[in-house]
Amino acid sequence: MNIPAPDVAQNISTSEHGTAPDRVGRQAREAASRQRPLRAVFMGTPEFAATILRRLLRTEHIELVAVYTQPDRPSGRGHKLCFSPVKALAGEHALPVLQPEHFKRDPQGDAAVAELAAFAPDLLLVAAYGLILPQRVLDIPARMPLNVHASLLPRYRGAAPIQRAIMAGETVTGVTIMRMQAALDSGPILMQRAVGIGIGDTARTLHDELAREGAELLVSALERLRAGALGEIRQDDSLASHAPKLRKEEAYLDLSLPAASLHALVRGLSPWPGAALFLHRPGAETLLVKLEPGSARLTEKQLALAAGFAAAHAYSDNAGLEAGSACAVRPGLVLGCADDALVVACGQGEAYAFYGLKPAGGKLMGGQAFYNGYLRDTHAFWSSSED
RNA sequence: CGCGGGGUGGAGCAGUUUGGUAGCUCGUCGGGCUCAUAACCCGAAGGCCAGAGGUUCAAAUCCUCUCCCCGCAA
Repeated sequence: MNIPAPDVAQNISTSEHGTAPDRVGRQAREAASRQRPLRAVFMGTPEFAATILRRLLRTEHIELVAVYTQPDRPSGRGHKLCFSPVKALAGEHALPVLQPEHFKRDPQGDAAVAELAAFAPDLLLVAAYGLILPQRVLDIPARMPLNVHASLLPRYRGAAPIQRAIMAGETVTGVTIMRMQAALDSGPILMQRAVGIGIGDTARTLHDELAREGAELLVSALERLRAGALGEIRQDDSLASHAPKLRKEEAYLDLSLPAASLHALVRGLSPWPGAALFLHRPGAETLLVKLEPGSARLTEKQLALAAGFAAAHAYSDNAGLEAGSACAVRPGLVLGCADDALVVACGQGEAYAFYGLKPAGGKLMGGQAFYNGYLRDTHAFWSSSED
């Protein structure tokens, strides 16, 4: 969902009209760099970083001399030792892989720093590495350390920019290439590109798209760097916002919110940690259920349908009240089921349609299937707490 | 040997504690009814209860092992 947006970098050009001696000197440097590829060290860990590394592997004039990624850690069911997507990719291409624990000031960190310096890189290309890089590491590359960040900086600095943007109901976000500084995501912006957020986008789909866009934008930035045409603009710290890592507690939905807010949360929390609710049933155990959003096309349809449901319910439940009074349906009540979605009352007299429900220990299922199995005759209601 | 949940007709579940003719909500098929609803009413088909072994007069249910799915944790 790429939308036309101003390419900030075009407004950040260096002075294109330097004096004659400058121009001669620059041309000489450019000629030299055209013959010699830039030596780059890549640092990244998850799939987002792997997508960018994949793109760099087929980029001319960039010589990847080493790949840094987080150490292998026991994870997954059974706690088997797993390695990162970046390591897997680097391995396929026979690149040297280094996995230092950290770069702190101790014997171990000092060794890691020395090892990195030995690669004599021109560039450090960093994307979701998972380690804070101290200044002495950022000082190593001859040209500069570059970072790919999945937001329109200075907004959404931090670990979870993609999810936070969706959860906040944003309709536009983007990717930024910046020159790294020691403070978190605060370096000067080199290039930036906006990407629209669709009503059906989840953290996963947007993640994939931003990774692809980020990779392309990084390649553009590298081309400009080689051409000596890469300008930069300082971040306006007064516009900065933070996107901290998601906490598990944030997964529980507050059903007193209106449907649009709930939908933004469900999408931003998908696939991890997954929006969660408790289902209370008379005479049965309380059930923890995770929610997944439906497709974009269905979503628009369902939001309309849910609104209709709420209106109908308000009418029948409030028959004794005067017309036009606020809907008295308690948020969390199950209103019904339609088109494979489970319709539940939420805030402001609205209703929200659940498409994908995954009971604890069970598999993901549609609204109708869930209704058939778990709701039957009971007067059940949903809430964010276990009791 | 990290912890836990689950595998029951096409779908989703109950039943397992306290062994004793396999049930519910749907779907499917046939018939009926309705201006209409997540429609409704009547009838039918469809299951060696994941697999193997054991205990028992009798096992979906108790014991042992195997396979597959899912969550936590990272």
